[in-house]
Amino acid sequence: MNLVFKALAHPVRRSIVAMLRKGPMGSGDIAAAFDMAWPTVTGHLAALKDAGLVDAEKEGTSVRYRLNISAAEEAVSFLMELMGAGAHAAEPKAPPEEKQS
Amino acid sequence: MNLVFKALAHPVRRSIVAMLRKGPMGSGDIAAAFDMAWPTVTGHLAALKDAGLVDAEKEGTSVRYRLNISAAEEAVSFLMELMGAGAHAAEPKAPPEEKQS
DNA sequence: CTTGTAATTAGGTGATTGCCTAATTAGGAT
DNA sequence: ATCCTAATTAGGCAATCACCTAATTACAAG
Repeated sequence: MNLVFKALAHPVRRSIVAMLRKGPMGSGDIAAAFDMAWPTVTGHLAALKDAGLVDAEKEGTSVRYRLNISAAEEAVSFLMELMGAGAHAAEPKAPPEEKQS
Repeated sequence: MNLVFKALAHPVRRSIVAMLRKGPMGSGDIAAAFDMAWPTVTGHLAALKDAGLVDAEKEGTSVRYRLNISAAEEAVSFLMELMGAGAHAAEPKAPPEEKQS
């Protein structure tokens, strides 16, 4: 979960994730969408892959990245429980689990 | 949203937020819950306040911190839209679920 | 084998983070 | 005023981050 939040704490990486929402993309196409050097984008993709938010698949000479939402589930649960805490002032629910992603 | 994800990208800050889920707490009680110097915790609280996730309210000589979930709503929306993109992503084991009640 | 293209790794730099101790501010009590 | 406690700010240090350019790997085609 740590790596997931960390990965999403950067606008470029959130943007990449949003792009992949519409379907898988090659590394080059992703890099071309940003006004920064390709290796920088590669770094962002590596961060997303580390977090488990994307999977990379080699396809000939290019690499196809696709979204993997399952890594985000823990993060969603965390936030949903937060929201639940707003509805009721004090609710003894499941204890907060601290797991590393 | 940036600051929210950034703030939640640290286990101590997530833990603080989880603690505040049960109700407001004083700075000292929060600091006492961690095995680190008080000023370090103050820094984490400042990060959470910057993100809008907590509000601080002076109460005599102490300071009471309280959860503010509204700052997390954008982050939740972002993640929920991600989950909605499951149809285009790698096929997870579970079928794509819509927003649950 | 040579060349071209796709993508990553290597390496460097300035900014930021996370932690600490020491100093400071703010109130309440003596 | 003086002192004590609560909390923050100041300042320093090692580690990480985000970005760049240059070098390298991987693969496909001529």
